[in-house]
Amino acid sequence: MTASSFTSRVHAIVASIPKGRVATYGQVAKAAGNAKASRAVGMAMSRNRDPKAVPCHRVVSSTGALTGYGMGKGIITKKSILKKEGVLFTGEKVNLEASGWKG
DNA sequence: AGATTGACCGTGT
DNA sequence: GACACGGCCAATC
Repeated sequence: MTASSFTSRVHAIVASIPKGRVATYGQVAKAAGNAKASRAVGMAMSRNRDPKAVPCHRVVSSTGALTGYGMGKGIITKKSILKKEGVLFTGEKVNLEASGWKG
């Protein structure tokens, strides 16, 4: 772990997201200690070097829209993974009401 | 050390 | 419901 305290915390939180559920950047940011650091959370994912330790694909925007993900086909792959995890989708967005972190 | 970026969020129109 | 603006944070160049 060569990351700062904040990033380290974010990694742990994202890694603790149950399978079949998704957390919003704001939720993770708040859990990390700064509810307004949602942007920093996104960067922690972007520069994340441990995709297997940090399932960044389980993190979506507050509206449930999939954002980022620079692997495979990007959003397409991300959506595919979440769907396989059992996350419910509403069109192209995640159903936070059903598959939200604390649903 | 300074300025810019980035996978955001909330509010207003 | 969709588009535009400002604000906050941390990491990167």
